Amino acid sequence: MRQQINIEPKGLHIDPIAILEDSGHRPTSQRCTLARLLQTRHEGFTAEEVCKALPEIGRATIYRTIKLFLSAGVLCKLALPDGAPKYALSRPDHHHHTVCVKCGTISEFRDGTVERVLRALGSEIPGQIVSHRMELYLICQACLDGTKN
Amino acid sequence: MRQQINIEPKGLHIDPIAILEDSGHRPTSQRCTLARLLQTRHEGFTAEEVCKALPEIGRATIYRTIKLFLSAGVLCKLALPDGAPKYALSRPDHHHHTVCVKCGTISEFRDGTVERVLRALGSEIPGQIVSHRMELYLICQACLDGTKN
DNA sequence: CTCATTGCAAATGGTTTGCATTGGG
DNA sequence: CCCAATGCAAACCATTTGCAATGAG
Repeated sequence: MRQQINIEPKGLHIDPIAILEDSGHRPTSQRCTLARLLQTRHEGFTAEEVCKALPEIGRATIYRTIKLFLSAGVLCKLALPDGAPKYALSRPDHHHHTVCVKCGTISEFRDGTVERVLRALGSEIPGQIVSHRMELYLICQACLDGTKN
Repeated sequence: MRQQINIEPKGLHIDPIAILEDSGHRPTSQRCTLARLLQTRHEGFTAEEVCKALPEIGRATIYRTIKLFLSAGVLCKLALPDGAPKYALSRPDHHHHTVCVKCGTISEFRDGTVERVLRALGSEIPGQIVSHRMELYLICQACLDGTKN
């Protein structure tokens, strides 16, 4: 558990709107509303969940804004075991995600060992590695403890 | 916490139809045709590609058969960087995949170090790890060499 | 005034489903 | 015969797009 990030370190905090403005986009009310929601949702969310949570914003806008945040690096896109897309706030440092297959909660971890291994693999595998995807699926402690539902 | 590692005493070759019959399904001509195709396609394929390659078989049957093979463990499902699903023949030993982002070719690799790291992570992360997903995206040697298109 | 942004509704693309038909055991 | 398996087309569902309306600078 030592490397698991459960609290939000102030220094790592991301301001989605500031980043948006930096890349030449307007901080519209819809985008701000969405950004505010993102920051409360450490457990991640699907596009559909956002649509339900913010019915006053059009579907198209929500999808467009998620894309915008993705390309700005504010969000990262990850995949459930069945491949369904889910989104979570990005941290500035590189990390990977764990997804609870029972309650869906997303956490993140970073481990230098993983990074080292990935780098080492780069020299063993022909071709030029451009990126990777890695997600751990687990049953989280809360679900194991039965402290949820 | 436990990684699922198949230790298969037999060779590396899988017989999709035999496995199918073992699980109580019929070796129909469509399924055999599909299975034959799979075994020539080490670079993986999308459902749509199979439909094009086998126009004489109905879409529904192809999708149903892929699902069948997935649940029988004959195929594994992996994801392109954008999350689009792609399928590849399963090997009995545990492995991971590389996907060329240029030509789409899928290869596999197996690295004890990766497995060790994953196991080690299991003890550091709260909760019970049930599975994981890991794909390396790269530009394959052939594409780097310009020997393709 | 202009142009980025939005909302709606229609279009899309991949996958699934209902149902009548087929065919192997 | 029987029932699993198939094919077709319609349904489905998440996501995208066309376009006219809006609104911030």
